[in-house]
Amino acid sequence: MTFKQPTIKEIAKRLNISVSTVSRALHDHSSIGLRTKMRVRQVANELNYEPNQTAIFFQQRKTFTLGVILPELSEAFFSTAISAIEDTANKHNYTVLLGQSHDQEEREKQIVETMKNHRVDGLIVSISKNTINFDHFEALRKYAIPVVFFDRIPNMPDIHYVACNIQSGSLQAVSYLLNKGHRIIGMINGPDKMMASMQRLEGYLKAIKKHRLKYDPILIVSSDLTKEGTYDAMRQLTTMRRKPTAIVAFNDYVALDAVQYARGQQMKINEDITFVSYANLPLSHYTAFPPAASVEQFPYEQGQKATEILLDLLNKNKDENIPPSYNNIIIESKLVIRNSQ
Amino acid sequence: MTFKQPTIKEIAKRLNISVSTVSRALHDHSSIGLRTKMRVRQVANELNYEPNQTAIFFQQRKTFTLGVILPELSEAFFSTAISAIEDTANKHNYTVLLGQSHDQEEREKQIVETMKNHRVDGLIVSISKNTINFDHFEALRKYAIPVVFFDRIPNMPDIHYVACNIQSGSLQAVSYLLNKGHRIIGMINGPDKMMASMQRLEGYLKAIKKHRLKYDPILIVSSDLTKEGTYDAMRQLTTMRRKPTAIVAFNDYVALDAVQYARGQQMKINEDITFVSYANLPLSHYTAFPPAASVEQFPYEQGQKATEILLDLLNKNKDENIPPSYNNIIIESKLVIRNSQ
DNA sequence: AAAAATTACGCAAACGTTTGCGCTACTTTC
DNA sequence: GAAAGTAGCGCAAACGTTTGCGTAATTTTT
Repeated sequence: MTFKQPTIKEIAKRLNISVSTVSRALHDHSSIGLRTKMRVRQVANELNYEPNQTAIFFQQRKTFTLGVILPELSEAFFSTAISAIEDTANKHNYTVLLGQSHDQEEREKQIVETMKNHRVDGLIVSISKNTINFDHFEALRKYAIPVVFFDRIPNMPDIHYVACNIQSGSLQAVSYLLNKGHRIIGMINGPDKMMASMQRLEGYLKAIKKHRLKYDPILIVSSDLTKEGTYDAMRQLTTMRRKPTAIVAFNDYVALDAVQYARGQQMKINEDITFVSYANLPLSHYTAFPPAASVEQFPYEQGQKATEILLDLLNKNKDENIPPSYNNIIIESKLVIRNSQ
Repeated sequence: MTFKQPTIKEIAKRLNISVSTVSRALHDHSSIGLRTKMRVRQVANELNYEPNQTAIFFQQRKTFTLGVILPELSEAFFSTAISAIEDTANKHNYTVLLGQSHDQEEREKQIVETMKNHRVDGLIVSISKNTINFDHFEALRKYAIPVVFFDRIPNMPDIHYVACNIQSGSLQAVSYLLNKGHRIIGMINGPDKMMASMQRLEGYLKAIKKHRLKYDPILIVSSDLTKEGTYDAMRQLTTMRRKPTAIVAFNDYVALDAVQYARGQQMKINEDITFVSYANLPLSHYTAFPPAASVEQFPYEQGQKATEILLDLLNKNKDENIPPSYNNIIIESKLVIRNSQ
């Protein structure tokens, strides 16, 4: 016996008034008398009336729903980001519709389509690694669906985004090593095309330049971020004539793999070789030889900021003929130094 | 200039046919001639027609949306569960509406309400630790919104759920230690009221019994799962007359804290004292002294299974007068032994 | 006391889609 | 060649809500 949800009609019938009156009464409209308002509320309570949101969404062409597209929900970075997004959306009475691209462009496209059809009010996305064509985002413009990107930003003009300035963190990281006396500093970077890789490298270069040292390109190797790729990279770095005494790893996972390799080669961590990296994973505290320092990228803050920007966009009066402005927020990354114990 | 999405009406007008014909044509209905079908599709493509899902949801009283309520998205266990849920839902053309309770009953209630108003087709939930009243779930019955619980199951009759049999894993864990020769085995359990704690203890007791040993209640201490709580627990365990040579920790996090304490006391891990625990966190491979073994609880599989059950429920013909049956799936946990290296 | 203003409500359209039923025109059957 | 069947399409209601406009009743103004 599936229970039929009470509607506004039902209330109207019971009170012998029109549905419009009921609707207005429930919205506390000024043109409805106090007496009828009270009676309507009374009956609404008795019947346990709940507005049918699907009807409202349909009628209002607004769903109070934010679409969120992330590459991988199980990754620590993104799971704390989605946590932030949900918190912020919820605080403003929005809900979150979720999709994960698994770093596949095709999947990402399909999810965008789904979200468009679901009539989400706006989108928050961190793009897939393998997305090279951004037409599916471009297409959203003419439907006036605002998009805010975060962390992984597409190379498109006129977009809103919040990102983390990794370059500055990278600079801090390398400077930290230089100040500790290291002069030959290797880097295990990610794939070349990744923006994340470039930023890391730029920070590295800045630090070298700042300390008036000579840049040796041979010290920069790249890993495909798998364990094997990292092992390869380590092999390259450790078989050079001028062996690095410190290594900047693409992220904590890479660093941990690199550490394992180094230990396999009987190297003493923090003596023969020192590591710094990016991400500042919570669990790495427990790890045998955590990187001496790690660049925090503030996923919670990024997610929160992105959501706030999107909500702002949604509350802005679009019909006003103000020229569009684009929010580009850069959160500064920060080198977190492990308390040496 | 916000672009107006083309509708079925628009197509009808252009072809001088009725909307119903267009609708049927797009659904490949048998009563529409091939010629008109082709023409309709043609125009639909030209206009880039996309059905307005909100209208369909409203009309069909079905949203193809699954509500998911989890305690904490940033926890590894739940983030891999939500990843599984999203994958499975997506595969069946459902989308996921997300909410996190932060282990607060009030928040959980509010989210249930929101999801009901959004007319989600069904709900997947892992209940908050602090939820003691389940009326908000009970209330969903009369709206015929099916709910599948997973991992954290409420104490309610007639529910669907998938859970992990931790007791058996616990039994395996303790048996493992007994077989290794340990005879005094401590346990750092969670708060007493938690079902998770009880199950762990039951497994412990079973193992003890199976090996015809005497149960010493003093060996079971509980932690509030904070670092301090775990340190306290360790203090108790290590200052007994009969010191345990092995300890079963509530989960990997607790184990790692416990290891830190032990090392602080100059104890040699795996010599003076051995740890086993629960969760089998991916990162603990990298950790200095990971627990010798850990009970895997298969969050991905649990999420997947829960989603499949829910989808089954949704596709079942409810009007048929078949008596309801309740799916209670128990996934066996499994002790994963770290390859000693 | 008539005119004007205000209060309190109802009518009906609109949002976009699906679907039961009915209708026409053509084809088949005996 | 009339009856029966079928193919192909249109009408209109329905889903639940909001909202512009109209209007009757009441109050205020002059």
